[in-house]
Amino acid sequence: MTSEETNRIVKELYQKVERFREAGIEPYPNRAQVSHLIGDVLSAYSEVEDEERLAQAGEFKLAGRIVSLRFHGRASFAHLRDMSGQIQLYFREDKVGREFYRKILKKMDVGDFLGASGTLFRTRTGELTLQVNEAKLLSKIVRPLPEKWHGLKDKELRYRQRYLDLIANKESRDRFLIRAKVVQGIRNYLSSKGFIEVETPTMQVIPGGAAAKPFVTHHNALDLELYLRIAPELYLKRLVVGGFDRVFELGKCYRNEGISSEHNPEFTMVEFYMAYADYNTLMELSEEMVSSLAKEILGDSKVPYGEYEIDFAPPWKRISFKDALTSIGNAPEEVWDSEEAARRFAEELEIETEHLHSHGKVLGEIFDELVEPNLIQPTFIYDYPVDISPLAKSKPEDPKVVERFELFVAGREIANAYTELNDPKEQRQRMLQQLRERDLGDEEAQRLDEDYIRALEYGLPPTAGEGIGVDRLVMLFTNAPSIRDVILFPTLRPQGG
RNA sequence: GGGCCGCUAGCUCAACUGGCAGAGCAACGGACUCUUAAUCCGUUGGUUCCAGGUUCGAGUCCUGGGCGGCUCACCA
Repeated sequence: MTSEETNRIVKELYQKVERFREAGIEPYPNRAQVSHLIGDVLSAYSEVEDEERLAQAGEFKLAGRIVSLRFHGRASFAHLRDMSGQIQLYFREDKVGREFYRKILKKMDVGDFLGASGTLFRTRTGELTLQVNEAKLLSKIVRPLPEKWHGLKDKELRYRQRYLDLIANKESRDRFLIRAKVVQGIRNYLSSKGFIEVETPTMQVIPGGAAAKPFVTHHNALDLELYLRIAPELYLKRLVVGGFDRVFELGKCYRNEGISSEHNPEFTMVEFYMAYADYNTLMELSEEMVSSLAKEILGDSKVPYGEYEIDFAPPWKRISFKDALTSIGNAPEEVWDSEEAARRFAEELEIETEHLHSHGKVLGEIFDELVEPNLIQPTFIYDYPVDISPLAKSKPEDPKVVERFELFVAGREIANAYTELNDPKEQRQRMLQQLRERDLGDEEAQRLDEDYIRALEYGLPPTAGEGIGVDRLVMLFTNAPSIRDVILFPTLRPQGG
């Protein structure tokens, strides 16, 4: 829908703009005067009943969008909304002047932006209201907003025109406000623990740090294929080599894979690396960070999610990958020791195993099928098979297993962490093994990154690192059924305009 | 990629078995000085997602396509 093919209502509103101009009223002035945020006024005076005190509080200059408008002859009510809240406005023709009342206010529409200055009082029903003395049109809407009572329900429109969703649907506004608090809370928490925030390339020559298909792009001047990062991991560990013992990066990653209610091609991850720590430290850190975020932001460690109530209060359940397979997945014990038994069992579950080129991968599939959906309350699954964890450090007592955990909540992976593999020789062998799997057709196998191995040769201290899917965490905090509900502009096919 | 469902006015939704495309809100004109889904009177508004087909007649049935949702597959 471009402005060329506008409908009748839009045309009428454009004409209204012209009539304002003809009357010498600028519908899009350059400046507004604001003395207070609406939310601040509400919190300061919502408890004050004394009319005299309200009147003596003085003049408030507020600005925002008109979200409702009720004319009653020579008096009118409206609600004005800014980011912090909304407040009722009361206009009287004898207060704001006949000129403004007749020529401007009466011609205004729900959705217009208005600057209003006046004093506080309470209406007969007790609502804190601004008695307007003076007002100014700040921006004229020329396209009607979604219906006031039912809001905007069409999911496609809500995603494509998120601004309308935000105007019309409070749940959506609240969700993204919570998202902002979660992001800020993560930054604050990690900073308070001595982590520094860094930025590493999102365009990489060798994409690494995860098993995923990358997006490809091209740099003209260098005539170079570049990949959008699938994870910042390998760069962050280079920084630990460089002496930044505690680093984190919070930002977008890109994976060229399917879209679903829990996958968006670009998504937000926070990764952090902590020298002289191991994966046990990070389990505690995760518990503390997420539970304190829930308490600070939502006021409770228990949060509703769909049909469940998730309790983030630590300690969280911990169970080894191997034990989870047998006790939660009811897989026979022999699958752990025998690749053949694992394949047989997987076939029974109708899992195709032909493309799975290692024992660990088969176990991973069995895990995804039988265990993951049952992990509702926060649960750490720890000690993963080495062949699906090419960047994690082996357990000294069992080289088939690495010191790695994943956090699951509501049947979904939220975080992935491990004690980092810092032996350069072993890392090279692991990457070479990944290359062989790539040759066998696994497009998501890791690539050999010689520069990364060289960095390890300069010495990576014992280090633990973790990545948390921020979008999925926000889904849990906001009871959102789809990742699209917590991403402002989710990836969609283009259509219409 | 498969299956199922959806797409009708700016928005939210109706329209029986194929028979004049409708309501509320919004918009436009008017009344109204404490309303809050304000109220009252009047008016206007349609490429029924697109392209074909069947039919005297298609929003409705058929074929193809588009976009979206859910789900399965894929995705450590």
